[in-house]
This record gives sequence, C-alpha cells and structure tokens, in this order.
Amino acid sequence: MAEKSETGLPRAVMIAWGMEEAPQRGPSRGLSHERIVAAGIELADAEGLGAVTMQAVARSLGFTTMSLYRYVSSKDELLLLMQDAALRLPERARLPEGWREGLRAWAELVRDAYRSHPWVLGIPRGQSSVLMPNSMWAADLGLGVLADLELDMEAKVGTILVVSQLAASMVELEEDLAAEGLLATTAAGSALLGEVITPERFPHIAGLFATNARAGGEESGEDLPVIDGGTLGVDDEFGLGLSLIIDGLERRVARSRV
Amino acid sequence: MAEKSETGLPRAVMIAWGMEEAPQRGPSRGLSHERIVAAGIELADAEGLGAVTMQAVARSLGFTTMSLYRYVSSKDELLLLMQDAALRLPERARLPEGWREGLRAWAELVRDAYRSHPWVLGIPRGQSSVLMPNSMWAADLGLGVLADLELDMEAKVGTILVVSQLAASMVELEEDLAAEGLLATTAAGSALLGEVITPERFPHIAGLFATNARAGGEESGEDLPVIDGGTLGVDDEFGLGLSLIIDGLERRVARSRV
DNA sequence: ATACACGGTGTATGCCGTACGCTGTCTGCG
DNA sequence: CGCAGACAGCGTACGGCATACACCGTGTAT
Repeated sequence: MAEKSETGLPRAVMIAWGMEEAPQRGPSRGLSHERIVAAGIELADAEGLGAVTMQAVARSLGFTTMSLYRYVSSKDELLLLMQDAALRLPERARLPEGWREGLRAWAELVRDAYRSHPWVLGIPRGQSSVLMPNSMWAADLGLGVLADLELDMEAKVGTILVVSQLAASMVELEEDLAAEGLLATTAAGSALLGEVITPERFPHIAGLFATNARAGGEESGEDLPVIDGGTLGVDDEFGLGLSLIIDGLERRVARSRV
Repeated sequence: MAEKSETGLPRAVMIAWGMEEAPQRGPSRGLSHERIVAAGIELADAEGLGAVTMQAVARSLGFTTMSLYRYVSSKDELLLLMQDAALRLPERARLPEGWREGLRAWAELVRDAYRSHPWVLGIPRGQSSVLMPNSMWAADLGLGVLADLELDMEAKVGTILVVSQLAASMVELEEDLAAEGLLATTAAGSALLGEVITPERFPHIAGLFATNARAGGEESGEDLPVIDGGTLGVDDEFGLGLSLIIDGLERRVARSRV
C-alpha cells in the first residue's frame, strides 16, 4: 500500500530520516520537507486535521498547490510526516530513577505529546509509523526506563506498546468528550434514555443513569449535563490504567525472579 | 458539533435506540435506517471504509444518492450508526464464572467484534458513541463480569474502558501490520536503517535491528522481511497487556480488602 | 556551450458530500 | 368524501478536494 522506493523503505520513512538525496541539477528549491510539514502542523493545530488540504498548506507557504508534489508524493505521505514530527519527545528527557516512576513519567510524556497535537490521532498510523524517527526515539526512551528490569525484551516492547496505546486512547477519549462539553445530555434527553436503559435490559449499567434521571424533573429548569461518563475523569482513567499495568508488571517480575 | 434534536440527544442516538417516530403522512417509505446501515456495513466489510460513499450505498440499494438523506442527515451520522451496529456483542453471551477468566473472555469478545469489522476503527468515535445501544450493552456485559468484585463503580468502569481500548488498539495495530506483510522491509532497507539507528543514538532499541541488519549482506539474495516488530505477535501483545491489567486489578482488590 | 533534470505553475478531470426544487403519493382533518 | 399539506424519491447543480499532465524557465554536469 505505502509506496516504497527502490530501497525497500516507504518514501515517508526515507524522508523523515533525512535519507532523501537532494537533486543535483535544476533550479534551487524554494521549499523543503521541513517547511511543508511545519506548515501542515501549524494548520492542524489551529483548525484541526480537516483544515489540512494541499491547497491550504500551499497557500500558507505562498506557493501553488501542485508545487507540494515536488516534495511529497501524496497527501497521505504528508500526513505521515506530520504525524511523526508532531510526536517528537524531548531529546534529553530527565526521567525518574525507579522503573515505576520512570514508566509513569514516560507515559505522561507520550500523553502530553498526543495532547498538544490531538489531530495526530485522526491519522491512520500505518506500518511505517513504527519505523519513523520519533516513534523510534519514544520507544527507545521507554525501553531505557525498563532496561534494568528482569524481563525479556519481548515483554518490554509489549509493555511500551500497551502503555503508549493507553495514552493515545485516553487522549482521544478526552478530546471526544470535550468536543461537546461532557456527554452533554439535557435532563429531557436523559429522561428519554432512562426509558430504554432499563434495569431489566442493562442490569449493571442502568444504575449510572437512574440516579440522575430521577432528579431531573420539569422543575430543575436548567439544561444540566446529566451524564458525565461515570463521574470518573479521563485523567483518572488514565492513572488507573497505568497503575494496573505497573502493578501487573511488578507482579510479573516478582514471579519470574522467584 | 453533533446535531441534537430538540430532545437534547444527538440524532444518531435517537435513531439507534429506535426513538425516531415514523412520519404519519405521505407515501410509504421504501427504505429504512436498518437497510441503509446494513448496506453500508456490507460495503465496508467488502472494500473498506473508503468504499462507503453515499453514492455507493444508495446504488447498492437500488436508490439514488439523495434518497438516503431522507433517513440520515449526513454521512457522519450514517457512519456513527454503522459503527454501533457493527459492534454488537452476542445478546446471550456465556462468560466464564470467575472474574479473571470472565474479563478475559469479555475482552476477547470485544476484540473479535473489532476484528470482524476493522474499519470501525477508522471512524472517529465521538462522544455520542458511548450513548449508543451496543456500546451500552458491551459496557453492561463487562460490568457484569466485575459485579462481584470488591471495587468501587468508578474503578470498574475505568477497567472496562481501558480493556476495550486495549482491544481496539491491538486490532488496529494488527491491521496496520498485516496491510503490507509485517513491517516488510527488505534487507537493503534494513541496512539503510541500520546506518541511522545506531547504538549511540538509540542505545536500547538498536539491538533489535543490528542482529538482522548484519546478516543481510548482498549474498542473501532474497528480499526477506527483516524486522517484524520485535518478534512478538500482536496476539501476544494483547495477551500480555490483558494479563498486566488483570494482575494489577487483582492486586488492587487484595490491597483494598486488607 | 549545451542538453536535460528539475522547480514551480496553470489547467483539467473525476469524485465527493450535499443544498435545493420538483413531482407524485398518501393521510388526517374538515 | 375531498382536499391541503406532509412527505418520498429524484435530478440537477455547486463547491471543494486530490491529483494527472503539459508547459516554461532555470541552473548544473558534461
């Protein structure tokens, strides 16, 4: 699917690693991959991924749409480059010593990266993503935290992967919920939901809705958001998931040490 | 962002719960939400999310494009409906008794749902997703597994959420990797990568590449895929993540019990 | 000096979602 | 019983998108 140059690597990977030999002949270039990618990121940060069109990127650089194609072979390729560039973790990150705190800090780092460029989550991360420089660096940083742990490499890689996926998922969820102020449901809507989410059909989850639905009569007047995802903030969900993983990891280490 | 009817609920939610009162006057309807959604799912299953266009869906039903808009107010709304419909878990799922095995089985159920309709992952799941019937049912089922656990509701909801996100992430990863046969990198490409992924710059991860890169000289002849994501299959990554979470959960319960 | 590789541009194509207005149909009200 | 009006399905049209292609001017390797 992703185009490969004759090197066997997707072109986006080549570009991101700076392995793209600059042409020798012809006029000097007025643009660069870096500038194009930066322009795309700026646009995405300001107005979302939907605002990133070839035309918009080119215009913001003062060039025509088609000029971009001298540097990037498709929009998808540009998006891949933007994705990697946006996920750059600090070069010299100071992480706490112990692996527990270290992993926690690393997770926070990854999460912050997603948080400051949430649109990244809207880009399908193909197989090439793993080969990109910043993705590589993030993985290396994470593995460094677990370096001294008595665990085989596979499990370490798996852990890093799971934690980073957790971070991504939570940021995505966070964005979704923020998009319209919580699960903004008015009292009227909540009452409607209460009619179908009955204890008979949903024995375990109905409770979460019933309490609030009952309170929202006609008199409350205001259109309060009634449901808020179980009153547990996304922040805490992230912390919980992370804690579970860390605890689980600790136990696994302890068991293997025997 | 998501349009709300005067009930305060997004229209997609209303439709999915069957709360959309059918019109009284006028000709009888030749279509239905169900048929449209089913047609969309069929298309997505067969040719991917990209093949789902209003025109294609309409054509597959023998109607014109614009007729769909009598049932669905936008393509996004249709995608939301497809997402929920595709994630239906079996109504009468028999899950193992113990919460550990039960949670594992539930996770497998969720994962299978994503697996049989991977395109669902390409649909941004907005805040309304949580209010959709099948999403609700999945959550209820999951909470049922944890019902007897001595844990506050918030933590249970959090667990369910984290596990389902894990399942989604792993299926997505799985799809990405399968898209082009592993991280299909030829020996030549791997050698190139070896030049930039040096032990100095990537002390912890370089090892994963070095071993293979060294082997791939000119003589090997074949263009073998050299890197495969750390030799750990996505299947195992999922199992690992799940184990970590379950172990972590067990510990949390034990600790709170004192 | 010159051939030609290459940068930037303008134009054109085809696909997309969807707004709008039309025609014909069915129903609840008078 | 009849009719106004709500509603189904359709055709047309528009604006936006990614991108193929032909063109011209530029600068370097020969």
